[in-house]
Amino acid sequence: MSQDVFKALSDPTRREILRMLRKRPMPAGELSEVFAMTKGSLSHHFNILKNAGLVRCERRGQFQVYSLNTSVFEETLAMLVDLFGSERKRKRS
Amino acid sequence: MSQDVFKALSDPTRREILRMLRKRPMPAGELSEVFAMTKGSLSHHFNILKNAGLVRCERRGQFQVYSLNTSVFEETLAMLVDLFGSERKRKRS
DNA sequence: TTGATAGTTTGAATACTATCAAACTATCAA
DNA sequence: TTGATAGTTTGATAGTATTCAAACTATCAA
Repeated sequence: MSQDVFKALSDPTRREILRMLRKRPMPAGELSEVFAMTKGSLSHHFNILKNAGLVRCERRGQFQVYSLNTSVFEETLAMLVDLFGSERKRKRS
Repeated sequence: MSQDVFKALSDPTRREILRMLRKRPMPAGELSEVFAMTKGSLSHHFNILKNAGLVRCERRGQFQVYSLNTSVFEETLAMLVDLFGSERKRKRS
């Protein structure tokens, strides 16, 4: 539920969704206007992003408004750093 | 060839390979010892990491020695930052 | 209520990925 | 050469992802 972040980021559509949400929270419909894809397919992507903790979703009347969950951003950064070990704790042989 | 980084990072085996290479460059065989997987399967993962630019590979005698390509690390960080827009250039409406 | 709008969920088709076993290539050592 | 070791590539299979169309749920407005 939290380690699937890279999986969630591995799809171009989902990355573009994040880039759009970067500007401001948006309802599902507005997001789906810019993708050549059915609303059902987009909803599927929203779910994956939500399960990865990358976005949150809040109902406002008829609208489901999606927004970035920036706190997970830091965790994702930390995971990347862990993969590459950028803190240089390399012991010289 | 360079945007497939997230795809490459989306697999747990490949992330573990990166974590191991973090310590030091290693030949394919040594890496494949710690995975419950054939050498062929590992080789497949090496290819994906190589195509994403995350690792490099150099022959030393009979050995193919893999190592981290840390320069791509920075690019990957930049891509993450791009996705989340952490530079706060948010214009207050 | 009913109808319209906004979105999700389901079921099926298609495409992609991970894996294995087996065949293959490359280097070294005799 | 030949044999042994190290690794890659290939072909097949099983599992996973993406997508669509269609059915469904929820809210609003009359």
